[in-house]
Amino acid sequence: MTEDTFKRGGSRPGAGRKKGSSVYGEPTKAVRVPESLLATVTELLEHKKKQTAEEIMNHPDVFLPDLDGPIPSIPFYGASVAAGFPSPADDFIEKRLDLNELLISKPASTFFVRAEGESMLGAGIHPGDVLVVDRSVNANVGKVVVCALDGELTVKRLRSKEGKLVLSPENPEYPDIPLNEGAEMVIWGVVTSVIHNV
Amino acid sequence: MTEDTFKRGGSRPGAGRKKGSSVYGEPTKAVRVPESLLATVTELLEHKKKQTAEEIMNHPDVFLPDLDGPIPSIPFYGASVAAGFPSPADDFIEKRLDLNELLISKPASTFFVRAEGESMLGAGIHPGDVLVVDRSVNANVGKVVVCALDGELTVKRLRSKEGKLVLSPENPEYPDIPLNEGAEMVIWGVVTSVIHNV
DNA sequence: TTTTTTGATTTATGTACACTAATCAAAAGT
DNA sequence: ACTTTTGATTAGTGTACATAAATCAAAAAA
Repeated sequence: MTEDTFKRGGSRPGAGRKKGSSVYGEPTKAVRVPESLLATVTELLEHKKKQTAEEIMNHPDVFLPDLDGPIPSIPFYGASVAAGFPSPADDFIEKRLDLNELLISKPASTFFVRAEGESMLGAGIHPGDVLVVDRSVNANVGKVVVCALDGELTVKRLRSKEGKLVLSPENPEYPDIPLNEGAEMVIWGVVTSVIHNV
Repeated sequence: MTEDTFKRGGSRPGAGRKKGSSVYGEPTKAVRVPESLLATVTELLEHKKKQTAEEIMNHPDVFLPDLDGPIPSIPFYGASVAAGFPSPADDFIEKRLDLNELLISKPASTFFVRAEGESMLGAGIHPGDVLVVDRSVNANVGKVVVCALDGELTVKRLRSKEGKLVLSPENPEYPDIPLNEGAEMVIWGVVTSVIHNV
């Protein structure tokens, strides 16, 4: 072997550690973080690592899409609020959450109602809340329904007591409303979500 | 003047830049952050800076104007409207509400958190609910805030008790959390809406 | 042949360090 | 006496760099 054929010197394209082989699968940058935010940022990074790992596991052959697009992203922290971040199931998702998409599965049959009164506090429905109502969902027993009772809109839970259907408030201070034969009762739809302004 | 009395050499306690004179008022640490999280982390840092500045400027008694504006007129059915009980179908099809618009006034400073635990039932926050959080809203006393306390995310109402700030749960079964000097508390934002699945 | 070892090369990563900012007090200036 | 300048000292901050990790292919070993 001569010096001429010795192939080790100089540049050798293709060799070396691959780009994107970091734990995050992308370049990093050194940032100074105050100590009080260190835990928070670290958790964020840990979750990103896990997320990256899962993405690689789930799609070994697929290239990651270029996320540097113009799509405005609203961070969604699915972590447990009471206990911190550690739950692995609730991962930090970094994508746009479309509230319309989240709350309205069937636009054609969905409408909104503003709630009044305190009869449904137990179901998390406070006065002034906006209710998302789906007319296409079957109003079975147990569902929270919006119904017009003798011309008045009410929100109650549909229950069966002693073999009879009743509109049951979720507040002990309010009485059940029996559904008599004669009463004009029309169920408008089933409440699927409640939007509560703090 | 002799060499003996020359006072400039050697250690001189008390001289020099003060500890805690950083923008954050506390020591920092260099951390590597992946590019995709850079914006998020930077925002967090900017917010921390502002928070620090405000803490210095503001007295604990100062209340900033309540920015909770009224919800823009929404073509909903209120209970009173329902008395007329018209043909439901026509009216609300044309008036569709954009929930994103309704709930997100500032997309850049908004994020979501899924709530856990029952410490905030009184504020209408149930476990599993999605919280809409605005970072740009001032975290005044009385607001429901999402904050990282010693690295743990929590949702509590900010109250002033006996002149001291406390994180107050909205559930008598849970104790107040005093904000000690040593505690690492970072307010992530103010909860503006709660989305509750029935 | 196939496998293992080894040197070279390239990227990733934590942090040491050079530089900046802030502060104090002596010295000089007024 | 009072103010300004200046050198020394201490803490803050961005990033350059030394080291580590990953990868390839030649060379050696099996």
